[in-house]
Amino acid sequence: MLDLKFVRGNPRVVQDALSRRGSKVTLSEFLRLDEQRREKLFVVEQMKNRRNVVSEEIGRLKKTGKDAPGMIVEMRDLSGQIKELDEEIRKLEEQLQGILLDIPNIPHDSVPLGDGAEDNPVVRVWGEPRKFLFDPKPHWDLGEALGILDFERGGKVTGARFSFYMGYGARLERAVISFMLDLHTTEHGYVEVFPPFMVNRDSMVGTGQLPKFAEDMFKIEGTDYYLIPTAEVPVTNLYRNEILDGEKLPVRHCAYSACFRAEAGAAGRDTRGLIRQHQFNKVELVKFTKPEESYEELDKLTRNAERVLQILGLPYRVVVLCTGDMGFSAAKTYDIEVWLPSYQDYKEISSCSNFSDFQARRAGIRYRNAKGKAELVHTLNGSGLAAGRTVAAILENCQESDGSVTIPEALRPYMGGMSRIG
RNA sequence: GGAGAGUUGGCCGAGUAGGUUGAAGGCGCUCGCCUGCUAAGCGAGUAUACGGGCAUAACCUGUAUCGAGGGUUCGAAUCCCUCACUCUCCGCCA
Repeated sequence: MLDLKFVRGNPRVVQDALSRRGSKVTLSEFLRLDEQRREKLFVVEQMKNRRNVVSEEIGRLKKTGKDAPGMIVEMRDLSGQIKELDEEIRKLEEQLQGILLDIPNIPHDSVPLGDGAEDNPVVRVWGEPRKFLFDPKPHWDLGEALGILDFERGGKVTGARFSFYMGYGARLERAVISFMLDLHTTEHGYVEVFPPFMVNRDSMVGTGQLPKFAEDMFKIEGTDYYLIPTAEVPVTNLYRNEILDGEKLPVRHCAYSACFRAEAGAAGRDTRGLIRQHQFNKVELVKFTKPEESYEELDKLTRNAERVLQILGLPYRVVVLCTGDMGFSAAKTYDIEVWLPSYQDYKEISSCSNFSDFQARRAGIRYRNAKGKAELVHTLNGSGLAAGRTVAAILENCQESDGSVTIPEALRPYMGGMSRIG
């Protein structure tokens, strides 16, 4: 959410930013409602002031044994008017809030202009895609042949885009998660959190998933609870409506969670394998920083996520999302894309964003600055990494001509010392 | 699921026969004084949001906020209703 006063004072800047993003929101209606609200607010506050003054006077008179029937009648009438005006203002504020909640964040100045994914500049490339001397298999074929992935039964038991990991497959998924958590907690200074996998509506609004993207997630019928699409939601909302100690910033958390996404509008995309499931596992990195440090921290966070791929020896590249491809809440985003032989392309495995004060304003997350003033923090997060896609990348990039898979060195301790599957 | 207790400012904690209580007191914090150093002591200050004035500063001023929402009243932290959360006991349960 943007600052109301900023939008009011800089409508051109905001409108420009919106159009750069390809957003259709127009501000004229918003500005008109805002004007109306302030006019009514001014009137009603004057009325309330009079009520306060007169009521106090009535109290004083009663104390001295006098009565004031005229004043009481007048105030009864005034209170009725106040109630009506308050209601009108409440409705205006509801409308204003609705619009404000639907306005995306303003891209940072360093974000390149562009319309979509094809305009995202590559920032850096690490490693080199392996040249296979045989015909490499996609991970879904490999996984089924090795008996470690079962997509068919996932479909039977639940439905499309659900799957079972079996035997060493299940263990590999668990190994990847443990390895990543251990790396981030011991080498990168993140404090581990194990969050709830369901959150209430306020939390979803806090990080920007609601009200705009309700169709993207699963809601638990008969409750106010939603399945989380990422651990970003519970972990960022950990400190909702709190004031953090400025000395403790940046606060860094990492969290494993299952993630649930409806994938509305993704019909026909990535239909095979682990790439796009309704439920997947992810280790998330979340940071709360001072405003002046957030872009530096975004850089570090991105490199923390990259480190996972470097240690696993998986080739990847980093792109910066252009204005037209960024998510709703982000001010700047780097995507890390891992090489997938089956796609003959790089595929997103992590998305690292700085949300500036956009989520912090929605969620009321502040810190006390050096002057003792409460100020909004900046929030950041990134996958560190998506476990399912990491397993897919390992299977495909580390496969051998006989259909077996060599386990990356760093994961072997988590696999009981095994060096290959199959 | 049943019964009871609670929810006040950064923290702790007063405040119910409704009326200068945005809210005593303490702690913490900031600034100053004092002081070989530290501690202690002394003095002052210390919420947020939204309006208006004003340069979108400082500052002045108004309104709102004592878990949330609604009601009663000229007036509610104080009375009534609904909801949420926390704690205790019972039941159930991994």
